[in-house]
Amino acid sequence: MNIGEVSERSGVPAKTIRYYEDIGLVRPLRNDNGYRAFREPDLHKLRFLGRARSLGFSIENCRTLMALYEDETRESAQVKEVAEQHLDEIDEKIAQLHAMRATLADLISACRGDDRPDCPILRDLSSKSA
Amino acid sequence: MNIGEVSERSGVPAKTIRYYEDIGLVRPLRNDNGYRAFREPDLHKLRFLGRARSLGFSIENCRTLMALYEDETRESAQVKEVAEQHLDEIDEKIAQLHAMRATLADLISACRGDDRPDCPILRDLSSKSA
DNA sequence: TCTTGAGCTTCCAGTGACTGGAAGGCACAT
DNA sequence: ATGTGCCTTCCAGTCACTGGAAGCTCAAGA
Repeated sequence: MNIGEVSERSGVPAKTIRYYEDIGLVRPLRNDNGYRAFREPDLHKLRFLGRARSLGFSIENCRTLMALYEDETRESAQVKEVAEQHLDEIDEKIAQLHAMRATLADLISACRGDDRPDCPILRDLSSKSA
Repeated sequence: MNIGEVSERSGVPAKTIRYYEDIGLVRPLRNDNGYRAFREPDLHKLRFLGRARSLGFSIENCRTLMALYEDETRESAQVKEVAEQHLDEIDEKIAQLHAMRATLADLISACRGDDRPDCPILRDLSSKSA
C-alpha cells in the first residue's frame, strides 16, 4: 500500500503518518522508487494510533501502549495503569473547564450585552489578580 | 517597578511578561540601565491578562478584551459576544472530554489489571478504526 | 510518444503560549 | 574586589501536527 491508501484506510492523514514515521511510531518499508510500502501490520498500527489519539492519549503514551500491545508477556495491569493515569488527567481537565465555565457563565449572565459600555465581565477581569 | 516586582504582584511570570511585551500586549517604559519600568497601569493590565488567561481566553481574545476595556465607547454587547463564543468553545471541549472519559472508563472497568496479558483496552484500540 | 495530472518524496517553517537556559550587564553589600 | 541576585537578550524546545514549496514517479489519454 502507498501512503494514500493507508491514510484512507486508517483515517490518519498522510502528513501525520510521515510524522509518525519520523518519530519512530511506524517503520514502513520502501519501494525501489522511494515510496513508502505499507503492509497490513502497519495499517493495523496506524489504526491503533488513531484510536488511541482520539481517546486523548499522548504520543508517548501511544508509544507505551503499542509496545505493550506487541509484548506478549505484558501484564494487563500495566495497560490499566497507563489508562488510569490518563483518565485522571482527563478528569482534571474537565474539572478545570467546569470551573472556568461556571465563572464565565456567571459573568455572562450578569452582562446586559447592550449598547452601553458598562460590563461586569470587564469589571471582573480588571479587578481580580491571578 | 522592575519586572520581578510586577511579576510578584500580578502573578504573571517574568518570562511571560517579557513574552507579552514581545507580542505587544504590554509596553513598559525603560530605565536608563535598560531595565523595564512598569507603572501601575501596566500592573493593572497584567492582572487583567492573567485573569483572562485563567478563564481560558486565547491571547487574541485577551487582546480584544483589553482593547474593549480601554475603549470608553465600547458596547457591552461586544464583550458579551467574545465571552459567549469562548463559553461555546469551552462547552465543546467539555463534551469531547466527557466522551473520551466515558469510553476510557468503560475500557478500564472491563480490564482486570492483573498479571495476565489479556486486556480489553488493547483489544479495543486494535480493533477499531479512526 | 508525449503530456497531463495525481500522488509521492523531502525539507523548512509555522502554530499557541509559553518555558528553559546560556551569556552577559547592573546594583548593592561585604 | 567580590559575591549574590536581579536584570538583559537571544536561541532553542515544547506538543502534535499542518501547510507549502520544489521536485520525482506513475498511469492514463491524445
